[in-house]
Amino acid sequence: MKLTTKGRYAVMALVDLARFDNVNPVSLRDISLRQGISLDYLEQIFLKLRKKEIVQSIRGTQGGYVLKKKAHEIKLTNIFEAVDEKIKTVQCKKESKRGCNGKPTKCLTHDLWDELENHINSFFKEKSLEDLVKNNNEKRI
Amino acid sequence: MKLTTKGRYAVMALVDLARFDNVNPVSLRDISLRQGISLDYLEQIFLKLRKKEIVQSIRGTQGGYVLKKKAHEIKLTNIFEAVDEKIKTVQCKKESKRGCNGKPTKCLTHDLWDELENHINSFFKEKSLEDLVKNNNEKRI
DNA sequence: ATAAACCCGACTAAAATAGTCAAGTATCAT
DNA sequence: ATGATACTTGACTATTTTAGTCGGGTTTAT
Ligand code: FES
Ligand code: FES
Repeated sequence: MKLTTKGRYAVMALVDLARFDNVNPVSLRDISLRQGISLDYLEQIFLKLRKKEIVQSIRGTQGGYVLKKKAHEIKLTNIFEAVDEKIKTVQCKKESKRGCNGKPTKCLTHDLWDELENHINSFFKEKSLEDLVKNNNEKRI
Repeated sequence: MKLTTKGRYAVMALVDLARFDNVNPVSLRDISLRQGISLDYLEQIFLKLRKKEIVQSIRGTQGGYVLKKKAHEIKLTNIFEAVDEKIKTVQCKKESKRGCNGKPTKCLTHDLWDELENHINSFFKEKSLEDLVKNNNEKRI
């Protein structure tokens, strides 16, 4: 069970962005350099973040990205959802009555995995970008 | 972020085993049929469970596996550890001062991922095999 | 003896990940 | 105006991981 770079980088990049946000748009080039993430890869990620209206783009020289919502309104859940970093503890569909790989009924441990999924998601639901930035600034005092 | 079949099947198989355990050894063939998991794959999984002393094998006809510990002593953590289903929220080593892919320092969000990892592991630490079996029996009354 | 069961290492197809690459378009500074 | 900067988009790909399979053992009850 591992977190992919897509989710990790998305959050990393947004924390970086959020710290400089209120001044000027932040270019991906800067984020790339500061955080050591490939520029091309960041572009992919920000495309998704923009489509989900988490960030807004400003084109041209001196352009970049700014947050489209307040930092406290952006939860980790929203970020992960935007970049398709999803928690999957099972293979079977949630709605379906059938079990994994088409079995007629759900397995012995199905409820456990649901519970696990909720447990993990609850972590993402309560953390906001603002929390992360604050937390970070405190440590640098 | 997804749970792999190795971890999922290990728990599933052990719950199955635990339910029949006190009578006779349970053969992988039976588990395979009941749970719809490939026999060859189960053998791989049980090899690891045996090496970590979670189950004990009984060879020969009428053989199979039995739990080596009490069901309440076997936590999900132990099972996952045995089959190498590990939670990895980061790529960088825990001990090292350096960050991901050899960067000289840990990233902005490093603490967050540590926290996440702990949050997930706490779930695994508190659930025992006994809990799962009981929970299951209750629902079938 | 033989069948049921565990034991073990090696192999592999398919999927997912973590990017790269190429060819744009918009906007600002000068 | 024009170049440089920065976003936009789609396609492509190497590597790694996953989810097994396969083959050939050994042990033991009957
Ligand atoms: S996890 Fe899919 S049926 Fe149990
Ligand atoms: S997660 Fe590895 S350095 Fe932050």
